Amino acid sequence: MPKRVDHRERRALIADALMRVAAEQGLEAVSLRHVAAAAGVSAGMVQHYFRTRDEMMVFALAVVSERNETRVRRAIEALGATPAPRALLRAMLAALLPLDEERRADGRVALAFLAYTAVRPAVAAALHDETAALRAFVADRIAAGSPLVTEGRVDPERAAVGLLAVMEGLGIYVLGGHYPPETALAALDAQLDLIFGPEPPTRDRAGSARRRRSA
Amino acid sequence: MPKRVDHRERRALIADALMRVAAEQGLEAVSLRHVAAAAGVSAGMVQHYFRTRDEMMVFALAVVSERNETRVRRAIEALGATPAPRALLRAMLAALLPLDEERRADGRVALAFLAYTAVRPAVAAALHDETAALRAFVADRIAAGSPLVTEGRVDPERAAVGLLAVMEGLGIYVLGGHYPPETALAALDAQLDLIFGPEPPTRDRAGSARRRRSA
DNA sequence: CTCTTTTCAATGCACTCGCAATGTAAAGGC
DNA sequence: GCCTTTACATTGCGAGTGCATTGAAAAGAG
Repeated sequence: MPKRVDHRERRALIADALMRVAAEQGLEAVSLRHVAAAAGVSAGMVQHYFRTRDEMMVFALAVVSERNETRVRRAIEALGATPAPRALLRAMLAALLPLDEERRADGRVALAFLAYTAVRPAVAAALHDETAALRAFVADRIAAGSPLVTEGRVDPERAAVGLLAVMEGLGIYVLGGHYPPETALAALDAQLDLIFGPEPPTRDRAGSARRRRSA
Repeated sequence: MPKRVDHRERRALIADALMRVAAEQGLEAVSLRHVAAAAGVSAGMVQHYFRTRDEMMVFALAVVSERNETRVRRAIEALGATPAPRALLRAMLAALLPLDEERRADGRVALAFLAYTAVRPAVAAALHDETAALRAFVADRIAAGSPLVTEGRVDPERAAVGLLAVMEGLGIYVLGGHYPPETALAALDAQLDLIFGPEPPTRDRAGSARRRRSA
């Protein structure tokens, strides 16, 4: 059955194996043979769908950000139509945090890629637009939803930069095992409190009302 | 002149070369031979002072955190005796941000190590205490210096977690070339504004008064 | 049928890796 | 004087790497 195969499917299969290897043993362990073994295929097949290792890496990087995009979209859709800006941001950022094992694995890969691209600036350029768009979106939601903005006490652009940095930093700490997921979520809520002002007393989530120790 | 050599000095020399290699080509390019070449010595000598590659890595990691410690100490000392909590935190966190080329190089190495330890949990344990101590210190300074804490609008523990996460995240973004140093500093100041309340009008730095575009 | 294209598998090559083993030369200890 | 210890340098081995090459088998196209 050689002729008729779905390239995207094969590449996805291989990328999946790559992610497993990278998550378990680090990016430096990602070799043609290891990935092939993890995928249960021959090394020749991997080479057939990715002519070079770098090509495989770039594809895997795209898979990671695509997965995150999907997570964010689903989290937002789960909120229904026209969610409040704060709730929307919370759902979005929480979706990007490595709070379960699946996202932890992806996060490890993303972290490895971060270090990888820090040395290959050409590959990193694609991420710039992504971050810029994300920041603009966050800034817009902050401007639309925070009363502190109209009071002039919060600058949406800087708050957006800070909020995304908090998310990124919390992700790092959780991945490193410094904080448990609850602490990261609590810190995220605290940050939203700072930006949006104290939560009006709603009866939905625990929010930031109850205090827990954080280490 | 074989007998009398300073081991610490030699190891520092080698670690220095390791840092250069890691900063320029990534941690995966750190091999006995590369490091030896960068240090201008033979591979045998490297092997003499570090019996295994992992031993060399661990030492280099210690060098990185020691450098950061030195930077923080100097930045704080430059503030004179009994600095205000907010100024102290600003100086400390700014010292940890990759704002010049030297710190950028160190930051790249630290980032690579982050990904490295994410796969070797045993090595990461040492970093936990460091982070915990740092967080406790930051929380203490926030509790001592922020009027919002006594008003109950800021929880020092969570604010400390958030503040450190902001620093970490900003560092990542700056390293990735997403933000220029000024934007990172502005975001850091904005975060301090959120935690400590609006700055009383002092005539020292630009602080957060002037607005600039951020991307 | 033949011919071509696609899909995979296997092999080999040149290279790098960590690390052990070995050798050599210099500085004390005696 | 010798002898041990330290401080390197050199070499080599087995393993692993990316990648090019080769080949084979299957499915249309004509």
